[in-house]
Amino acid sequence: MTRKILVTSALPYANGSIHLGHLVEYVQTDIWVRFQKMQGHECWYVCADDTHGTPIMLRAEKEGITPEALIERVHGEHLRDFTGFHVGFDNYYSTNSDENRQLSQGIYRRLRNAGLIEARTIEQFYDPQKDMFLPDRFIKGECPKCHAKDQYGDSCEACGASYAPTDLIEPYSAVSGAKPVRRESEHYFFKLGECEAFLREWTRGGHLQPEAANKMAEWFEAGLQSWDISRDAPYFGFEIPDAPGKYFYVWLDAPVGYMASFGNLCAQRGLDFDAFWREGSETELYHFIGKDILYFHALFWPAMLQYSGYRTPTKIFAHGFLTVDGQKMSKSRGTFITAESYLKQGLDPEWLRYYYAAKLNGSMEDIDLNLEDFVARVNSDLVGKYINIASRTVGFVTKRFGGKLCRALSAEAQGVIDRFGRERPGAPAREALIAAHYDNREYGKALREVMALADIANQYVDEQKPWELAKQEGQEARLHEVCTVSLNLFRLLTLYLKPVLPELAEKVESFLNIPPLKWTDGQQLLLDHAITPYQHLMTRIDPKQIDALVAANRENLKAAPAPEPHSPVRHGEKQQHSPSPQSSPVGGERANVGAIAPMVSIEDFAKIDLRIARIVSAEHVEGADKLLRLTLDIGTDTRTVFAGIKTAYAPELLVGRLTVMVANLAPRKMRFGESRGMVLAAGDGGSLYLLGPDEGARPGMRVK
RNA sequence: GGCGAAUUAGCUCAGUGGUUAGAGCAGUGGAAUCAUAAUCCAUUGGUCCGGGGUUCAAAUCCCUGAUUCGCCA
Repeated sequence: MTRKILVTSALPYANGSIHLGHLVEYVQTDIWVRFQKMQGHECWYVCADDTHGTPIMLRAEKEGITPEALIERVHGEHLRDFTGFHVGFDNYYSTNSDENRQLSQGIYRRLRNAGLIEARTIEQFYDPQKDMFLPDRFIKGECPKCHAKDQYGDSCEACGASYAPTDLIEPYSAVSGAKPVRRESEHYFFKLGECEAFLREWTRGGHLQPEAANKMAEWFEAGLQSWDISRDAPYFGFEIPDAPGKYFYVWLDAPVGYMASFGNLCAQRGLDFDAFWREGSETELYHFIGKDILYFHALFWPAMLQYSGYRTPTKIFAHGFLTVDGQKMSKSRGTFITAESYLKQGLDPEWLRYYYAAKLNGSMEDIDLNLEDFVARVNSDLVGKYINIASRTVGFVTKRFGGKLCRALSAEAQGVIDRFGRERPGAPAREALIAAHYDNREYGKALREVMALADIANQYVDEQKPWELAKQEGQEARLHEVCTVSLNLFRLLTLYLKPVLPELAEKVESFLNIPPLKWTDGQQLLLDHAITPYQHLMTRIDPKQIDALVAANRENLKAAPAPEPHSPVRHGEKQQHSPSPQSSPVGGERANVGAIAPMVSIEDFAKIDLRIARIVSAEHVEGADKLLRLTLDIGTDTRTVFAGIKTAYAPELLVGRLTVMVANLAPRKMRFGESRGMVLAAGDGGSLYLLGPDEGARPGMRVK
């Protein structure tokens, strides 16, 4: 039976580049979609740029262009990157579209008519200089708990405390630097609590992975609060009907963008939109998302759909985050790798697709891109095992048999092919297993099976020794048959790998001179058929290419003009239960860097006396988790300073090195003694890097 | 602080009560020479994070501790 399936990936925010973390999701989805299409199902894959919100508005303003111009440019960049990685959207649209406006406003009206919208006056910080309300992430100040300076309005990166922006000491606007004032405003809320009975049932209805359903249970326990869906002008987005000056919060219209993108596709292709979206639709709807946005997709989104008379998703597929070499992607380590730089360095996108697929499963677990393993695995599996099967036999076919395969096979040779993927005594046939694994998003297991088959194919060639047959008189027919079998096995492997390696499969199809492979083609053999001359199908990864890629992305940091003033975290606005910036797999790069502090004059800066210091001694402090006791020589003076760098540096590695210290910082009494100054280190809340001068600097020199 | 997840070979990972814990890669020894894209055969390698318990039987279940990572407050 032909299924009708609509698939989406999460909409990337139009404020930032696509990087390897994003690609996990798009590659995962694309593989699934390609597999379903190969099965002969009607399957549509839509996505769009998520374009609204304060960060977009402010960034456009900073660049001196309109938000529309910004999102158009980014849309082009995003689509270019996805296409480069063979992500085959049927439509890649924008949330800033007429379709989306109409759908969003329509859904809102229906929710309002159902009594699920309430208006309430809330008090928020307002930037009197910019004349705008400030999202939490755009307010900074001193942490009320640990008194760290310049913390965001939602949580402290130094001590981890979370609080309301109104709790900040001496708050200031990250946009203008002005002191924000409190101001009242009427906001519109979606009464999520009234949907609880439906949501409890829905989340237990098999629409979520078990881990995700457990997470939901936790959130239910915490209680469902009304969801603030409005923002005040100025805001780049859609106006709320009958509410002048009020706009939909970007997360309201973002998922509606799935519908809008599909609606736009329907117009292009003459598809029936309602057949896919009306209540009770028999078609299937799947959303691939990162685990960070589960809340939006498993609570808000089904509730919005249910109470506005649309169908709800069949399943939500959440995946984990990407780490590189076991750690969060990091600009300083060069592991924050953009899609663009990967392609520009000339790396093959299918290497990455294969590696991701080899690591992916149906769960929410994080996956690790281990760069050394990446090289070893791709080279061994794809080039050494798979491609090798074609290259080691095709020469005989072209040289000895005019590029033609046998007319027919002996029963024995036929049996080799039958046992390959389709029959296995006492065990499920591998072809069916592979298909089931793809369907369950167990790509790692699928590829394990495929590689077991590649091993079998290489063993077959080894046993048959075509190079010996080629030297023997009267063995032409056997040689021809062995090569025909080998190339048929290669063709089957290509079929099984095609969802992961679409471009390579295309090259093989052209080499074998056959129409595009469908899953059912596994039932047929390729006989009495002329193939085209063989060309390189895939090269090995040279580890130097990886080194260059990492170096290039590390250099990007230095070359980057000004640091991003606005967090590229999804929408940069704190929403209840939304992820902390550090945990976001998408756009997490500079999440901890934050906005630039307000301007200071040169006079202000000159008040800080920075000196080169030599670390004379460094030792652990008994009873302190993070502190080291440093003795610093600053030429004229010796200071004892307690520095919170224990997690990053072993004391013995510090002794003797030069660094920079604040020499005129007011002394501070601590439990362990008095600290007279501080050393300077760069950090993002996680890792930590002590500053050091270039060669030639001596203790006591002033830094300015 | 509360809740949850993870921890298995040098690396990446399978393995949810049942022979002596597995695979791929890496390593080692051999074979082969079709593959400027290398394979094939054999083989080394494990305190299944530590400790305790349940059971005829535990990587697997329970308790406890450590580390890492999330979510929440």
